[in-house]
Amino acid sequence: MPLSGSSCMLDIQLLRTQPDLVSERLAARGFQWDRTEFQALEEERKTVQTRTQELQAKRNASSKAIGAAKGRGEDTTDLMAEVNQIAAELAAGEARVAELQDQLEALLLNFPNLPHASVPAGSSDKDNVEVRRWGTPRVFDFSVKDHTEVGEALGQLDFAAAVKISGARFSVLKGGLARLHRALGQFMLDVHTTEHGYTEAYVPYMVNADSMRGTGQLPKFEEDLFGIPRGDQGKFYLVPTAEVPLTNLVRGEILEASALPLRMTAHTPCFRSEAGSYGRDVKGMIRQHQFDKVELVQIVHPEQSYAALEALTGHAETILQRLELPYRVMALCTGDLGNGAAKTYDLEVWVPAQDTYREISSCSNFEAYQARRLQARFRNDKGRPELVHTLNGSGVAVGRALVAILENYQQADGSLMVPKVLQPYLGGLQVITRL
RNA sequence: GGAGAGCUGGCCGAGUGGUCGAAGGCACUCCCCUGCUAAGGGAGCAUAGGACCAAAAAUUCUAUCGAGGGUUCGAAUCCCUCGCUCUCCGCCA
Repeated sequence: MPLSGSSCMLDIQLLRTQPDLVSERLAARGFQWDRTEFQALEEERKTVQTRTQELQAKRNASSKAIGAAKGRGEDTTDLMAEVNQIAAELAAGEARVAELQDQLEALLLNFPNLPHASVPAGSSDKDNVEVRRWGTPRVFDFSVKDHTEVGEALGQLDFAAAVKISGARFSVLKGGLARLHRALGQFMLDVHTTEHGYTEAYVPYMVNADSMRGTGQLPKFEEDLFGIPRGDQGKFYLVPTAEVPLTNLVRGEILEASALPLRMTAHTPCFRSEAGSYGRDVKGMIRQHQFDKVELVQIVHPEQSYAALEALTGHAETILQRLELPYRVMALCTGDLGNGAAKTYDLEVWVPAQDTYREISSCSNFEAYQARRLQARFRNDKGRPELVHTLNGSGVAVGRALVAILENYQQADGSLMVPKVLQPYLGGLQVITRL
């Protein structure tokens, strides 16, 4: 079997022809690759594959000759003997090629994407660069409560009940807050579909392993996912983000250039095991096993992807602006970039009780990283299939938006103001009071 | 859950061991003819990987007929496992 492009997240031609460039860009995000091993594998692959293909050609020709001879009623003993002579070497060669390709694949599958040239250099989130800031944090004339206190005081946010039903990192919303939570998702979808040109989609919340591989969650991040065994049929995975089902819509497709860009959005629950986050955000709704999110996905022409990233980030910002929530836009540095991202902007919303900004959206351009795994292509000017670029971003995380509202819209008497844009979704309700 | 039938190129569809990467048709592209809105003729038209090349094109080799494995000198065709689709029955939001 040939080494398909999908087995590698980077263009293998690039690794062959410009290893120095690849090393340099990977080093920028703190990733070292084993060039010696790669080159050794490549060298052997080349000789063995070439030889094996020669043998295959020979076998095919002989087999054809046997067929023709039999058709004429001639004796084929000599021809058969000829083929049998190369049989052993051929079988060994085919096995070795498969083995080498598996090894190459294993080596390459965990490569992160190459960061775009415009990504600031750095090693951790401390080196992220603030791009812009919107809104002014409200000045409170009373001592601010954090979102858990506000919600619990309203009698509409119940962590104890969630622990009883499920366990830690879940929450139960009731009454006005549950309705506000629902309103947030509706509002976001409405804005994106009517103003930003996204097509709303309803998608599965459980997906197969191929889909998780396609967008890059597998094989490297299995421990972050919830898997559901299904007998001998492998397993389902609960989606950690609607990015997975939405982006996988184009897996294996060759799109007409005129179909681009594709803009899709979906409101789904997201499930994350949060392995390795022990002790972080243990209290409250910031980090949950289950949360809602409205996701934005774009499938675009490669030349358009950076313009699309700016636009998509703007679409997410619109939500925070309409909700009148102060935020800032951060350009992630090379060291803080997600595995598949070439460039990412995080939106961080103001959280008064923590006196800081917290991530509420992450907007990324994956360039061809996901497209290569997905084999998602379009027909270019020359009529040739070419990989698309994929982008996605939260537009925005519903749970964290609720956190931000609980804190930014709290009042001294313990009630909660309803953001103006959401009031129509709550039948005109302006204030949520104790249940 | 039970019984049965299927899965072939963008689409339809032929093909039950050999010269089949795949007839024929539709769609599409180019050319010719025709001048009246439709028809005729010709050619082309899958994807991926390798070799060659500075690169591209061309050429050439290999792989791919739901997926994976097996039998065979040779598999779309035979065998096994799995997935999916359809029909009937049962169940059900």
